[in-house]
Amino acid sequence: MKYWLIKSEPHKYPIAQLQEEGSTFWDGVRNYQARLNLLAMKKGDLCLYYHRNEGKAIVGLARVLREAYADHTADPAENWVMVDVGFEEHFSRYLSLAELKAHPLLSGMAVVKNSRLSVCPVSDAEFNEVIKLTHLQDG
DNA sequence: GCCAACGTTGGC
DNA sequence: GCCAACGTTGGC
Repeated sequence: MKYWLIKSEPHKYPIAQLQEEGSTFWDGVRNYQARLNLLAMKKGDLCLYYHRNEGKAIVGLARVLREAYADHTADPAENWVMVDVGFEEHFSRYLSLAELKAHPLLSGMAVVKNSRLSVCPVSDAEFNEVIKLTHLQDG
């Protein structure tokens, strides 16, 4: 089981929409590093869900339902791929990019270091810390 | 709206 | 195959 982080434009496909629809295909990746990450995803892997631009926070959790297959929205001559992901959780507490940057365990995350990579690997330690921080109780 | 960082392109 | 120039992206 591996962990990932997938980025979405909140005005294009927010976590709330995934929550409503239950699952979706993750298309539109046109970057070779991100493509390699998509190809490495296994069914059942968990993906942190990140809102970029106006969101800039980790907002939830998704799970890989179907491993990489041809992205039908791409030029067929180019072998771009997509995966299917299903909704798992919409965090009640978001973890902002600023918080990631300020956290000693999380400031080295690929999402922080390479803001333009839309599909990032996440280490076990990073994942566990994110889950811990997004599930802290008030008080 | 600006700009730094990154990826891609094209000339050599 | 290198690298400068350019375009795009995303955070601020």
